Amino acid sequence: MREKRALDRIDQNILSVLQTEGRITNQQLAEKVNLSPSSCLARVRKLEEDRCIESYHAQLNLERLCRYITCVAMVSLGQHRQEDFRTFERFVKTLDEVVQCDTVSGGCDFIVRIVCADMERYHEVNEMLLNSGTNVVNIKTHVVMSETKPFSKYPLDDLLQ
Amino acid sequence: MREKRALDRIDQNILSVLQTEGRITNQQLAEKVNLSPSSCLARVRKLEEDRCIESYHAQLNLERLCRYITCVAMVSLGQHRQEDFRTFERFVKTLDEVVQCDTVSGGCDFIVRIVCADMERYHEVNEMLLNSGTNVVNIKTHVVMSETKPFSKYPLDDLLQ
DNA sequence: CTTGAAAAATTTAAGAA
DNA sequence: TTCTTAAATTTTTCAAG
Repeated sequence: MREKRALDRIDQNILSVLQTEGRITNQQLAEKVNLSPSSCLARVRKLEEDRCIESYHAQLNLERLCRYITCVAMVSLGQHRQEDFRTFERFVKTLDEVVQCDTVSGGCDFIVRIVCADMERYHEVNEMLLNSGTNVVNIKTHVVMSETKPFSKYPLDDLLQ
Repeated sequence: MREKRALDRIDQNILSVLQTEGRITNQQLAEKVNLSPSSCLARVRKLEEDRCIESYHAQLNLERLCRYITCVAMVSLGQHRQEDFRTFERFVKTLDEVVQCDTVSGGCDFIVRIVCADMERYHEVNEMLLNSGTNVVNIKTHVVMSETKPFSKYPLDDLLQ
């Protein structure tokens, strides 16, 4: 297991704030965590440098932008050689409409999240997955009716002690 | 269906950049989309105001921070009255370790993503879901072995024409 | 580690095209 | 719409506690 970065309370607070307010100014952040702007910035830079903060992203509201559907596909491979996994993983990374993919244990091998224009397009993506060069034998599709709780942050307070 | 915001090429480019570089300076962004800083900022503010940009977030690298596991739970309700759905939806929103929940069609009713410290804790969360006040009759768990393709952006280029 | 002040860079508003 | 200019704000460095 990789060695973890030691975090004090202030670092935790900084990370918590940046998770939900990624574009907060350093001054406001410093105020929230009771630090001077300069030491606050130094900590943020260090967290970035140590790759505790991976990146920053704008969260778009697709509803406002275009028609789309989200599907979750449970994908099973016919064989479970390491090479079969690798090939599939490599393939999904090339598809922009596959927005997320996890390798999982349980009743299937991969859980694949797909965002595309409509059902017709989803069927095309499905075909592509079936013909990905790997031995995909089964895809069970769940259509997302409602994003009840969209991802917004990790439960830092629960995870760190 | 809600009316969509009209986007020209420049708006699309701005959104694409901000999806992957959420903390880019306005000057750099303006340069990338071939606009002056002031008109670029005006467009960004308008996209924010129109809620095309929902929010900004820091993407944390949990690996560097703590021990944790991610599980995906496929939850089925015993009955499908609207009230049963509502109750469950309300409940998962109160659990920080439930980082994402979708209401879906297919072999189950909800797909719930859970990030917690370890398996022991996962079992506790599972119990909580089973006793959520709703009629949860079945939970099938997939443990995430590897986040093959973490979510990073929507396929804007595919979705907008 | 921290603070606080100064310099550099960026954001933002206003006026003109 | 856009750009240019200039003022306000923020970031960033650095000497010192």
